[in-house]
Amino acid sequence: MSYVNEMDAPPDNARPDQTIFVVDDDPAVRKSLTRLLRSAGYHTSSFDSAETFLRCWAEHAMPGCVLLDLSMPGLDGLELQQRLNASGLAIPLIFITGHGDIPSTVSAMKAGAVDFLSKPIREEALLGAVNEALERDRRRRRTRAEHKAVDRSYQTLTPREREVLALVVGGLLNKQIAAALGASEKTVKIHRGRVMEKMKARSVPDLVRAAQKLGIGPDTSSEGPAGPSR
Amino acid sequence: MSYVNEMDAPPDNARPDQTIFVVDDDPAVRKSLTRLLRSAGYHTSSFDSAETFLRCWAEHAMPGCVLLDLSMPGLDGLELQQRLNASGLAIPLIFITGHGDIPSTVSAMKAGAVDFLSKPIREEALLGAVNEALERDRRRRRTRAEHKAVDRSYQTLTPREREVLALVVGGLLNKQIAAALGASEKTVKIHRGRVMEKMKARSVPDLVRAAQKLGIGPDTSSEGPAGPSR
DNA sequence: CCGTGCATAAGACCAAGGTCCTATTTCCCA
DNA sequence: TGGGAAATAGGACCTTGGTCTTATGCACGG
Repeated sequence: MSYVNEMDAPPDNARPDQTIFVVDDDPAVRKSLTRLLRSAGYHTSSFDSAETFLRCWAEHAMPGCVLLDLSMPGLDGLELQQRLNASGLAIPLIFITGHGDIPSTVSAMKAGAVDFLSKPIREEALLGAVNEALERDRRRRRTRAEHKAVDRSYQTLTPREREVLALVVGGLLNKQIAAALGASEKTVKIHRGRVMEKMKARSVPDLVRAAQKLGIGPDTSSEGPAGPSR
Repeated sequence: MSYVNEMDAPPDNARPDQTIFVVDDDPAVRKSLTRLLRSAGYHTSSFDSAETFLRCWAEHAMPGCVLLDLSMPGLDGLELQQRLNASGLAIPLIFITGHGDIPSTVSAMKAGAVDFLSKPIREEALLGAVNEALERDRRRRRTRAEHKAVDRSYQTLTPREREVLALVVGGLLNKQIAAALGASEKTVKIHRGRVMEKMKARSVPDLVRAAQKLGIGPDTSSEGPAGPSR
């Protein structure tokens, strides 16, 4: 409670496998940002242009976040952001600018930037933004990994099994599923068993949650206002 | 395809039950905004201060969105936003400013503002922002109504029924639930039946989705890496 | 032409879910 | 102190779910 870590606090933030990418055309700025971040315990990597960064980073999509100068010759900060968003790749961005304007700020924030800092930059504001950006990246990677795992399982399902999956998570009984698909209940049970196995679901609730990650909800066409029997 | 509504396009946007609240201390600004919005078919209501707006609106939390001057005597735009966010009430905000700065912009956008427009205001930018704000409000109200309905049902559950609910959506069998609660399977079945009835769930998947809206997921403590039995 | 994967399905069985009815105990409120 | 909600539970009974085994038809690819 009464002890305070003055500076060189090493732990907590600054996970070993995350990198702060500094993208700025001014070598002096890169140097001072890098020094500040390193002394706070972060691993950094700098680039003198958005193009260079994009080329190097896009191959591996390394974990971390980007400190990005708004205005640079060539690809500028906002354009880089657009490209990243369009390409499906994603990494949290923190904008830095000497003389930014409000429309740019709004555009950057709407497009998901973590923060937008004007020079001169307050050290604590920068470190706070970096912390949040790294946290966002961790969360995004975690949920994305979960989704991918589920999707890989889903890809192993046959077309029929996918139909059965959709109807099971829609809450239909085996006999109703059989009727809907024009098959016998026995067949449905077999498909259902394989769905559970392939989706690695140990229970129907498990399966429902997996399906939700794939965007498979209750069949919207069967959501009539009058409840279908019991 | 070849016809274009020139102006007075009445429909589509401008739903009858949504109001644009104009909050600005300058009567001339209120008047010109109101005129513009009315001619675009929106229903408007104006206030000369954030306090007045807050008092009038908070009672009914009427649907719509707010056009808000950033700097006003008394409660300013950002402070109003903080209060709204803190109070749980919520309505989409569009900031308008004559001479805003970047920190204010960032703060407003981080806190969820729809847009942040600088004067002179382009008509199409304003109408675009209003449209998005109204759309957000509709979505928010819809999902919130769903959550509330589920929560009302949940409130009618007895403590024991809530425990059973949590374990059912966790995927446990009745006998496992019985063991976990130190009760007999018969008892669990009765609670379970009442849970389904009270939660208006017609199937286990229904119940799982309802529980998710309440933040009840699979029991995190039973998520060991080694799969429990089968 | 044969193997493989997919969809189909019957018989046999057992486990699990769900519903009635009945009944007891506890605890709180009027 | 009587009534009612909550939790408990047994018996009886039926419906579903799930698995195993066996078997058929079809289509694609080597």
